[in-house]
Amino acid sequence: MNKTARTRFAPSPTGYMHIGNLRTALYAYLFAKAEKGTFILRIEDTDRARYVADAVDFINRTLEMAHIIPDEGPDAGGDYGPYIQSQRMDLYRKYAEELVEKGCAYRCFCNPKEKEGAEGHGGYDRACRNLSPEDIQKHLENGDPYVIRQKMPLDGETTYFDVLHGNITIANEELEDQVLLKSDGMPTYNFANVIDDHLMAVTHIIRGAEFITSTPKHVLLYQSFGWELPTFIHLAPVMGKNEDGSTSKLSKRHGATSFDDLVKMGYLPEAITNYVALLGWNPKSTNQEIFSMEELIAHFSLEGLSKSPAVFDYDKLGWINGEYFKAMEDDVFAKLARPFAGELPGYLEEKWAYIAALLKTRLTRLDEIPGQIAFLADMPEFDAALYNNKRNKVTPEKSREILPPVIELLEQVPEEEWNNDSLYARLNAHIEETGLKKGLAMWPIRIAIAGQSVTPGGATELLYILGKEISLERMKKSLANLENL
RNA sequence: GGCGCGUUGGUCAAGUGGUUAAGACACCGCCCUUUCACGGCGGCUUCACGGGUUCGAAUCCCGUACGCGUCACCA
Repeated sequence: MNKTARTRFAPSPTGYMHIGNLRTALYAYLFAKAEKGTFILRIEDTDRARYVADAVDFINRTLEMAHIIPDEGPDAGGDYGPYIQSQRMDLYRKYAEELVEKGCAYRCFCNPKEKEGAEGHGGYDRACRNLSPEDIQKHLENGDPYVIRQKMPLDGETTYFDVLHGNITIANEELEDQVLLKSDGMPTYNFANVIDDHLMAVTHIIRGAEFITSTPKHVLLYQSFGWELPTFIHLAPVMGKNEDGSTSKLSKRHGATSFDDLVKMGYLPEAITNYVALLGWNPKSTNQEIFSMEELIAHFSLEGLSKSPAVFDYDKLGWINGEYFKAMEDDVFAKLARPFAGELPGYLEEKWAYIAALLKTRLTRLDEIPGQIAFLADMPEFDAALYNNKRNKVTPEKSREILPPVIELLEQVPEEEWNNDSLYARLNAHIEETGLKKGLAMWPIRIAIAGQSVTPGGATELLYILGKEISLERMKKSLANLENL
């Protein structure tokens, strides 16, 4: 008896995919797929003032990147189209007229948009409910603009069931006679939504919690038409953390909040999707946190959805992103990371694969790369205090003793043997000969050629990357600085 | 303000009347180690508050507080 699930994602084309919207799309998609059902993309472009050119393309591209692929939609096609609301105008008018016929809605002339200045919420009274046919006819003949309003019951209450929140009841007197059809002929969200969800046979409406209190209006509409109610699931919002520790709905001031922004910062689309899935949902049966899309689908169920708001945590996203990096093959990662490194001098370009392998386990996102490798191209000025290291008992003085023989040794190394293994072996032999501790010898070398305390890779790895000439040049200069202290 | 929804550690969260209240991120410490990182081990901090119901409550009920949402010809 169960119908196959049909869910939809219904964004308005703003040219911006907020992470909260992406999550809504994800859940609708995961649920549909988990139920072997259908996921629909519908564009809600009924607000002409807010329309952004190319926004539909943008939405398609974003969903594709996130691997949230509509089964039906403007591009995918389907039997319930068109999937763009502005192309469904006739439908809305027809159904609005039908409601007027039924006495469930009425033409309202008292607050047409052209007449700004009407005070209060809507600036209408319910007088137009009782306009005589003659009055209406006169207005129409005059060409007076009007809207069609839903005729709300004046008493009683409306209850609907939400999967997450249970029964939700609102007194009907709380409900305004909301506009169904605007004076420009466009439907409002609250109307088009109901029409389309019904016509497109949507079974589960998964959307943000901001619609909880307007859903009774939708329910009344369904009832007026005599249509079967879909199942409602209202998702808790995604919050951002404010500087003072409080939280509020995730917005620009919290940093990057669109899928696009995050990708630009070097978070992998897969990692973003993975993280976002966990933000307000958890798989009951496992503690696993790294999921492919297939695994998400396999584990997804409505029971795992959380009804309380979740705070977006960049740290956790970064961790998940790092896990994805670590799981990648070195060469794949190197290729992916390269654009983030910017222009590189030839000797670094040649060794990019090697550098990338070192970076792979140290990153939270790709745009950290320039900061991590800047010292390779340009030796930073640095303070001799960097030579201090407690664990290895290194000091600037000690370094001044250690460096000269090491420089001498390195100068003997033939160019063709200037690689990590060979350098490590040679230095190790020297260390054993002189009875130094490994850490004690390696530390000053690394500092002398890097000029900073934390580097991707140890001493010999950096020697290899920089090459013989630059390494020795840097070491000599650093040693000279030490001697001039 | 009316109405609605929510409240387990700094964050994500498991938990549905009896648990030492899982796990993860972050943070701290230790180990490993040519730095950092990776990896391993350990620690820290929680049931918003007040009343009930019950032998027993994070779990059920009622208040309070706080947060969020909504009250558009925006979605």
